[in-house]
Amino acid sequence: MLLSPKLESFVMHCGEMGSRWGFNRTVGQMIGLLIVSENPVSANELAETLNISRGNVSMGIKELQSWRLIQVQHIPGDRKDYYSPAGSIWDLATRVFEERRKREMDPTLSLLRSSILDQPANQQEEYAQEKMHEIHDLLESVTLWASELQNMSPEKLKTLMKLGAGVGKVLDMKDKLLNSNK
Amino acid sequence: MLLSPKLESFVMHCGEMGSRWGFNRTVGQMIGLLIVSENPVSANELAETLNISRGNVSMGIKELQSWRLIQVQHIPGDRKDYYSPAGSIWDLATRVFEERRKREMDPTLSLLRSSILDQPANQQEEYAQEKMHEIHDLLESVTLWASELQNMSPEKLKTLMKLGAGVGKVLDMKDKLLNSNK
DNA sequence: TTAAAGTTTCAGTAATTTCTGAAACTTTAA
DNA sequence: TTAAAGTTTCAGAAATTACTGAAACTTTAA
Repeated sequence: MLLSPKLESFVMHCGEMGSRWGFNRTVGQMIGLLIVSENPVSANELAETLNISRGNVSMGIKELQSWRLIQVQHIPGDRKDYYSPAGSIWDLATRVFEERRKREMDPTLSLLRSSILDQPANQQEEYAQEKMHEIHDLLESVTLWASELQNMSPEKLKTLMKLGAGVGKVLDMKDKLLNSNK
Repeated sequence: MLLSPKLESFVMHCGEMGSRWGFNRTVGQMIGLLIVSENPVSANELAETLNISRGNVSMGIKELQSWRLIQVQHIPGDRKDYYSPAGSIWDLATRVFEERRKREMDPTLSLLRSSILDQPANQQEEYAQEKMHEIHDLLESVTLWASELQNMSPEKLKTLMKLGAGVGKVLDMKDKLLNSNK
């Protein structure tokens, strides 16, 4: 598959950003390419287009599947696997967000949970324990919030985002209403 | 500085998670240690406690300063620099969040902005351009939303988080009010 | 002004992560 | 059942990133 310069620069950019987004260079390029491709792409095409080894593509596919970012498709009379993004851009963003939350917060949350269980043994631990508690509570709130947002309909979420800082005002409104009911 | 086993395991955990959070192992350990330390810590103490070289500590301090996660303190009659976290846990989390948003989204946003300016040159680019537009709009909304949330008082933000999926209901309420004003 | 204490820098080394290419394995059409 | 086409795996090579230790530099108390 031949890419126009503009597409190529987008795909390469995805490669460079890859590690910041949580994967490696070639995995970044792969998802970038799949997103801008109108038709599903086979593993061989990925390798040829990106100039990377077939083995590497295979690893990358596994990785993207573990992130739930791609889906396999079959073309009748063709036994190759063809890949395409698993859903809309919004869906992909949601998945990356969720998956990263799991990888970046859950392990710490569980360490802190068990660490907080027992009593601090001395002055040093007392202070530390306090801080750990704060981190724990923060992570827990964020986790809870994230999961609740995930369960909202995308439509509502988009409304909420558009509202921006306006939520502040809505919150005030709510308070007023509740108070006037007293 | 001698750490109790519990503190040590927390600090080492921060090291392991470091790369997921956006820095490297030793930088992770350093901020972990600073957070659980009641008193400011000197560069030498960091090196000794973590068993890493003095040079490495120096690099790490620079890195943490670029994230605005630590502050320097001086003790009268002592010319060493002492370091401590720059603010509460909440402040630190906010900074990491903001800094990562910058590093992970801004470069892509600016690439997409310029890429979208000119007309698609062919069928392939037409489809790709559409997708890039979707990504652009998503990133832009998130960026805007994030900056607005940052400007809300921490108190309000915490309320919002506690509200969780409840925001959905508040949004509905708002709609009803607006409609009844028509 | 000096020298001791403290700090920074950086070239080279070590550790880790990513990638290749070839071999093993699987599938299916004939 | 065979062999050609397609796919996966994995040991080692390459590239990247992190770290050390020593030397250069800076500060300040005497």
